[in-house]
Amino acid sequence: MKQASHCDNCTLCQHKLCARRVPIFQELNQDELNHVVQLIIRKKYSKGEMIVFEDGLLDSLMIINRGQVKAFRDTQEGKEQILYIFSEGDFFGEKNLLITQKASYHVEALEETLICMIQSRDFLKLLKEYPEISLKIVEQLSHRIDRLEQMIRNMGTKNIEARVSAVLLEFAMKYGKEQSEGVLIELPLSREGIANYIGVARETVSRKLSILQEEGIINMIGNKKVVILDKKALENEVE
Amino acid sequence: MKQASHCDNCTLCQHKLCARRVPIFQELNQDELNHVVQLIIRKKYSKGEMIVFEDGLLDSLMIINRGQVKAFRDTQEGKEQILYIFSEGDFFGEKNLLITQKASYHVEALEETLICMIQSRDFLKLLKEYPEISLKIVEQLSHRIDRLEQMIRNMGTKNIEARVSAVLLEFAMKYGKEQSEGVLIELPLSREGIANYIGVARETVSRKLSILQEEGIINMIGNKKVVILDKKALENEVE
DNA sequence: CGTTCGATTGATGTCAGTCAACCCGAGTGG
DNA sequence: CCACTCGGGTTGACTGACATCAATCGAACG
Repeated sequence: MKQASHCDNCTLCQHKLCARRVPIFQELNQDELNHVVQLIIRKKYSKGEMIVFEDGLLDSLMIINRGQVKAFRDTQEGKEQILYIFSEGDFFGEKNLLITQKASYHVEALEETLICMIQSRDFLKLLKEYPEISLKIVEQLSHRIDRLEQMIRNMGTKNIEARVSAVLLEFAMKYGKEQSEGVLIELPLSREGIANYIGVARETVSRKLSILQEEGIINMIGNKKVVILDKKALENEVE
Repeated sequence: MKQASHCDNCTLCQHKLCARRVPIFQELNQDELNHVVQLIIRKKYSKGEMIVFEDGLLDSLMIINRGQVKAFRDTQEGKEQILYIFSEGDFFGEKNLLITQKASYHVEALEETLICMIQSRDFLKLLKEYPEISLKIVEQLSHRIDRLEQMIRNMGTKNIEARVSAVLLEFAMKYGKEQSEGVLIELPLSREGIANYIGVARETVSRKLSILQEEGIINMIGNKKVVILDKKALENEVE
């Protein structure tokens, strides 16, 4: 009874935390939040588990409570094109709120992940009741569009070192911890994952990272960690 | 007095048309629409004229009434990365509704273009009054995200013929006219434009189009028109 | 200690970018 | 009316960078 044992520390208060953590519910007061919390269904996924299949049905708004996931599609060549890394507080499935349609990408847990789900029809009722949530969603979608546009600009450039640098900077922003020597990054993706994120071969990622290390711009610690020693240099690379 | 002469046929009824044409105002009734129309400022741009500068201020929602524009950013290599072709009924500047920030791309008129503008602060008031507009915006933004995700998937593939094919199919969907031999497309972009759209060299676009013509899949008529003879073949190319 | 999976490094081939020449049609001006 | 020019498009030759294939390494884990 893993589910049960988990639920020992998954009290109502935890649920609230989940809802509170999400930007789109920020403006709600405690009562309203309680209302939201009642609609939430929680589910746990283990590393490598598929959460959503492209072309599968998806009729809920999915909010990451803990852990992280990757959203990806298959390219022609049979590789994955990773579109998003979603972490705590991020959500997906918003496309299916208004129109019932198939999911437009696969979603897979990168580690043990807790998902809070709200059925689309419930969520729509929420929106009717609290219109300010809509504005929050517009805001979040705008940010996502920003990111996608940035990503396209990146993939448009032929300069592969720039793409690798951009990814490092993105991860630094999202996962970086300031340290004396520089910013320490716990990489959410393997080399292959990074490759699939920026659309190159995994060997190329290896090579580019090695070069950056030789140049003294980064320092790799094992496979999963990187320290950015010279952030300026990376930024110059990107622009 | 170009402005004045233009306004001869730019009556209130025209304004309404402009508003009515836009998906986000679809649900409004006549009275509500009249309210919206009062807020609209119109402006005309000639071919090649810049409408918005990246890093410039943009404090209005911009709706295309007539004509079409390209939205683009500069890549590292000094080329343009075209992000969108906006046509009648499309809008941009929605990112600046909630947060005042700089525009994130240049926008340039591809032909003589009429723009309807609504100041962000006015538009926000509208949203408060007619919350259903928010939902429409969420819907539109979702579509845009779909397109961007599609585009990224496309740019992730190394197969350039697939990219060219995808663009042709996209244009066919948007601008295509059914004919006996196939779908006739009036290209909105030059070869260089197409190249900047899919992130390749302009010569490469030329070459790929020539190949597609040799294979009997398309038929080029001058530089500005293409007939798709074998749509299936293009679709196979893409997937 | 061995196995396995991911990462690295090296060698080779391929394909798109680049440079350059040329073409073509639309203006333009004599 | 024709010659010239100019911008965009096409075509060819060459080059270089990345993909691919293959071998090896190395760390994690049983």
